[in-house]
Amino acid sequence: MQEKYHPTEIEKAAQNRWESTGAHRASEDAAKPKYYCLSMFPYPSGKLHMGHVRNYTIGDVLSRFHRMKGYNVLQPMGWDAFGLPAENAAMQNHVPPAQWTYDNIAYMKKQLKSLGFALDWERELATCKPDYYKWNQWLFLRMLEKGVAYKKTQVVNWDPVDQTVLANEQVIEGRGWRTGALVEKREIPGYYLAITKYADELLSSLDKLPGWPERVKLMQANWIGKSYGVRFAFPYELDGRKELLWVFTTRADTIMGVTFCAVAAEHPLAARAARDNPQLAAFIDECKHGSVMEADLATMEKKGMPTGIFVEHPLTHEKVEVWVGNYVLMGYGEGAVMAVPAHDERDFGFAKKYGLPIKPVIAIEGEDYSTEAWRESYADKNRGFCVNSGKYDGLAYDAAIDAIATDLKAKELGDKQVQWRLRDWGISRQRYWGCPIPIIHCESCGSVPVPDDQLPVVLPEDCVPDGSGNPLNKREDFLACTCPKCGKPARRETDTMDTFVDSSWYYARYCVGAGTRQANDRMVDDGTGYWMPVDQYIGGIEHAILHLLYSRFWTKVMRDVGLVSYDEPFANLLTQGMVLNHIFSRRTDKGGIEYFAPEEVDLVRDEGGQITGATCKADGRPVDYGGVGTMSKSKRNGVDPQALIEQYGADTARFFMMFASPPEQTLEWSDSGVEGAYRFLRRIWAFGYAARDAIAARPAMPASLAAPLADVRRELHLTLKQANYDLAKMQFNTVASAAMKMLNALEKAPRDAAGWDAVAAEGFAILLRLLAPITPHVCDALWSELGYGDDIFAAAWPEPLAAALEQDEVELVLQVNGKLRGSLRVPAGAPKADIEAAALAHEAAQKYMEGKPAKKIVVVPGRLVNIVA
RNA sequence: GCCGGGGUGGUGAAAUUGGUAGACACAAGGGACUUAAAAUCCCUCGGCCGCAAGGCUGUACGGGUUCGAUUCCCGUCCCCGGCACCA
Repeated sequence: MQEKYHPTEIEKAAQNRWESTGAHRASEDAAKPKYYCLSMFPYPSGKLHMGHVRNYTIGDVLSRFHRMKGYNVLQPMGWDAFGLPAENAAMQNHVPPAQWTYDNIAYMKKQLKSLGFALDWERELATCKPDYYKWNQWLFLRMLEKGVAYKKTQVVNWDPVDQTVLANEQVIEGRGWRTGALVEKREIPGYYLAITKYADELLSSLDKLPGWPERVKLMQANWIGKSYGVRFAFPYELDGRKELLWVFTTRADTIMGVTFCAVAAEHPLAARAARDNPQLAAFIDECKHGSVMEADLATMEKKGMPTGIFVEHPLTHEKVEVWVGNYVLMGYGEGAVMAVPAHDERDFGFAKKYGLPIKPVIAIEGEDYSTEAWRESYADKNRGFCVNSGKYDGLAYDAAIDAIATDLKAKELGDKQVQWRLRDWGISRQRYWGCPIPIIHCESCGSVPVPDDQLPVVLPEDCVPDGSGNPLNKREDFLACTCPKCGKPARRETDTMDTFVDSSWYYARYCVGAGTRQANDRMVDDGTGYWMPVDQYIGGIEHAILHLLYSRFWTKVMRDVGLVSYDEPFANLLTQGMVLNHIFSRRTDKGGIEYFAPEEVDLVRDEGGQITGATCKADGRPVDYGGVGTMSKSKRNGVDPQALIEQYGADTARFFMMFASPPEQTLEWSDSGVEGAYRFLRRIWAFGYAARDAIAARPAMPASLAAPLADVRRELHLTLKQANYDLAKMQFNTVASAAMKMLNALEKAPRDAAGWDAVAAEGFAILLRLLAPITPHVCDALWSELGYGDDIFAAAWPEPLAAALEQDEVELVLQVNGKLRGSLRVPAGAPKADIEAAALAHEAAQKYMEGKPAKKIVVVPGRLVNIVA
């Protein structure tokens, strides 16, 4: 055994052995309970970042822990390989996205291996390979057949200078990131997946996911956004025709307070009104500027213009003017809203700005609504009742809506309706590096699906995008084809699929067929497959809505197509917090934005040590400090874990990651603390080395131990008990600190006391097994060096012994009026009356009671006594 | 703006979900060992008062419930994530 801890050597040796014995290859075994542990697969951006290290360490700790607990564990890995960054890199370096991606995969795979993760590499997949994305295309065709996939127009960000569609990420404050040009909205055709058909089930089956965090389920429920309301119409006459202006509202009880209507700029009524109103036409044009992002739309200044068209209130028959409002969205509901300024903040602001009438129609019992108090009354729909509303006066929310909906229905001008916030999933992307949509455009037959036997539609891998649209449009060899229907020359669709499609089903692809390699004659296995669903899914909280919702949707579609028999893909979910770091940026001359890595700047701090700004090391000019934010390639604030691994080894990196913060919390990166983790691992090695002879002798535990040693042993087992509790909660930071406490206890145990060798041997065996999932290499090496066994991961998980935990006396905290005043020792299991008597007799109790009698005595067994005087 | 989460020493955090606030570490300061450095070991470490024993105060801020609140309730401020074309 080596005297010093040499992480590089022992890690290399352990990894080589695991690889040569196939230690992490998983195969079906009916004798053991299965544990499919899956971490979200990475986008191959170049090198691993700290978020990956955190994510995969959590997954590996869980995998190794379950393996020691006797489970048959599968932990696979793959690559979410299509995406925008590859195209950006191509523009910068003139390298095809495919080559860039494959190079990155090779490098990152090496990094993952050097971290010692127990991954089954034989099942590796990459979504940019035709044998994977073929099945995207195949299921898309099934969806077309079922009417789940369909075509309609979509609104996109358009850069008028580059003449290209921009991703939301490429729009910075309403301008194109490369050109600085004001972004415009543009309508183009695209394919949609009807996720709204599954809205009800996606919402209700959240209740069947007890292993998901409440916050994620709540976010999904709010995103799906089921609301009950009333859809109704305002009749009007225009160009001699009778028409209806449909709107939807969740607050039909305020219908008598309507003082105007507002329609989206894209609404047909707006277009009609603009025909002979150049001012309005100009305003509608102005509304086309800006991005399509929800956050931008919600925070922009509310503007409007009257159309001069009046509609008739369906109940009062009053004339109501129609306005065009930039805050009304064509994609939501009807693209038109009723406006009740008295009881809606947005309508209120709009009415104030343009001098429109405000008519309060809801009041709260006992409150004066002659002032603007009625605005408050709106907030709590359960307290208000109708006023100023004719026959509806006095009705509360539910009764008012019932009565109003009934009256509207009688006039055939509306009814109650369930409304979803969820919108259908637009999957068309005008980008090259993605899965081709399997459609052929024929002049006579229109859009024709590619027949199954012509799949996959293979993406050429040698294109280099230049920023001016999709390079596939210049690839005649890709474009030219024949129509499957009529056989005439035709053109291929060049749009590719949203990369969320790729990641919506990869979890099921790792385990198609028996054995370790994927079968290629089918997309996924049916419900008789061994591994699905995933037992534990781990990934960033940033995926709480989109990726997880799309995956749930995709699973349900696969079920309805008859591919699988399970309803939900992920039984348990752990959402890890993000790893954050400082962000530095600077405006470019063109109005774009340029980011700087933390190592490229010098920090400027105030007296309190707070960061106020920074300067660029290269040119000495100031850069803007943008606070902390998620580590991302685009913001250039990632930290490369490679240096960490090379200097200290994988175990130190893993231990530090687990120790620094609980998995679900955000982690603000700092370089300090890593040294401490390394020091701890050195101390473990040193203890093992010093105790090697005692442990190798396999000493038997004496029948009884003297006090100091019995205390050490009790502390070890107590700490183990707590650590096992924390592990079940997946709170790994306190498991790591438990390991540190154990080492502290072992180090301070008196070596000359009888039985020390037995306590040391037992305690160290507990410590090594507890720590093995977190720092597998060093624990594996010590376990075999000290003769505990050949393979620590084949050893049983440690459990605390009742005999070691036994205690005669317990210490209770003594409080007087809730303030800590002392402590008392009582026999374990002492009756309450004895504890009360002992507390009252205590010197400190006498002093702070100041002669007053005890009004009440609270005894919390095993914890405290509180005397209320 | 809307939805979700968070705010505890100089720093990361802990507190068995209403019961000793700051475990375990990092950083800092002091000391031991050493020719020296590294490594290692020991001590101090929320704030205020005090030589000390000890006392008061303290979990973003303001209220409330309770014998007892970091934990529960109401309000305010700040930070992080998501907002449908980043993944």
